[in-house]
Amino acid sequence: MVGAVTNNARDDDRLTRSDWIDQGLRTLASGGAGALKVGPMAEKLKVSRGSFYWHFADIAALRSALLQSWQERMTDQVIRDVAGKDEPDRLAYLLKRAFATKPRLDRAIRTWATEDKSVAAVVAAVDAERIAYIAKLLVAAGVARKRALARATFLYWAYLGQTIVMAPRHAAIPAPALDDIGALFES
Amino acid sequence: MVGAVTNNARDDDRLTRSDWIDQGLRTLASGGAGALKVGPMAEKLKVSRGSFYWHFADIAALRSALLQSWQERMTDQVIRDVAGKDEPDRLAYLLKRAFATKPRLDRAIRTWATEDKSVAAVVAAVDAERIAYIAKLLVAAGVARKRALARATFLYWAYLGQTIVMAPRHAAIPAPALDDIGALFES
DNA sequence: CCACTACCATACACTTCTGTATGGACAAGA
DNA sequence: TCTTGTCCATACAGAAGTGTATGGTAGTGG
Repeated sequence: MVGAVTNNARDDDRLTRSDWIDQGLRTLASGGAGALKVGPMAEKLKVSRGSFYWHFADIAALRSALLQSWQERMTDQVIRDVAGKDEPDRLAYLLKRAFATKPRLDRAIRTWATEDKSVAAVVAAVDAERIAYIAKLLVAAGVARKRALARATFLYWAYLGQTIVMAPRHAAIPAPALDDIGALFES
Repeated sequence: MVGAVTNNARDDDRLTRSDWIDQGLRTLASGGAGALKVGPMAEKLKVSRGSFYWHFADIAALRSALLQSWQERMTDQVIRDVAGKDEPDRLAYLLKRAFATKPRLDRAIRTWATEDKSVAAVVAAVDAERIAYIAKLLVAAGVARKRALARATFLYWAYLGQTIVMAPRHAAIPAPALDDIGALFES
């Protein structure tokens, strides 16, 4: 362990940069980008604002870190997950999985993107990658290549729409009905 | 005109309460709910903050007025519009119309709803009304009643999802492809 | 012409946030 | 034990936002 940073076995009261990022993501999910204030967050972590300014230069630095963290976990997580399934079941699995999560963080990030161009760029990149992947699944399921992209886009929109409406959970679609819809798109 | 309020022929420099609401909606669309500050808005309207506090008690009053204004214009506008069309074309018309608007304001309101419960209630009411209407159209087009609600929900989600992604207009679905998808849902 | 109302500007007190500067606590290594 | 690095508290200066109080201006009816 020569030259290794002594970072194991956290002392349990001192915080790390990652702790602040986690708190930032929670704050983002619950209160939106406008709630990313140093004071309130420090209060929740039961430290003073001095802690924040030790780990980050300013609030812009935290925002960047949050955005990057979200992108990394969104870019491949779902795709990797689905890749473990058998080919014929992938689309159905993707539908059921995607429409079962409660993505308050995603909602906050997309809202944030409407106010910040750099955020919008990251979100657009993630969207494009996911849509392309869904189109690939559709083609594998037998849909004509020309129709696949439009249908994939539509499916993805539905996923996004659900993430927004889901807050009042008033409108979940039951699993059998999702099968019905999934079958529609594979014709 | 006895007892009538002398409100015609605006003096062109003095503002009315409605002017402030319009500015509020613009601000909401461009900067989100967090940008609803009295100072910056007064600056854009080229008046002082004193003007605002004459027309409104406080910022909460403006927020209420904005929410009510949005609800009124959203609740029936689209439905009335579609009602003028012939029965068999309504769904196709609805799709093409809904997926052709650029709804920055809607996006901001829905984001706002994640941070404010009273806003969420209004948005949920609007959503429920619209979904019920779409389901009615589907039934009229021949879809079994049991499947209609789930499909309508799914269609509406897609509409919402598009309103979010649409900012970078990178992913519009061409009209013929929408016809293809619309046909899917009528089977 | 006078008074009255509608609308706005300005100034004030207050709160909340930001970022900096400085020093203290505490564990680990020499 | 003495020092060093890491992490945090506190105190400060300043910006920005809120709401109030008070006075000014310009039309309009009597």
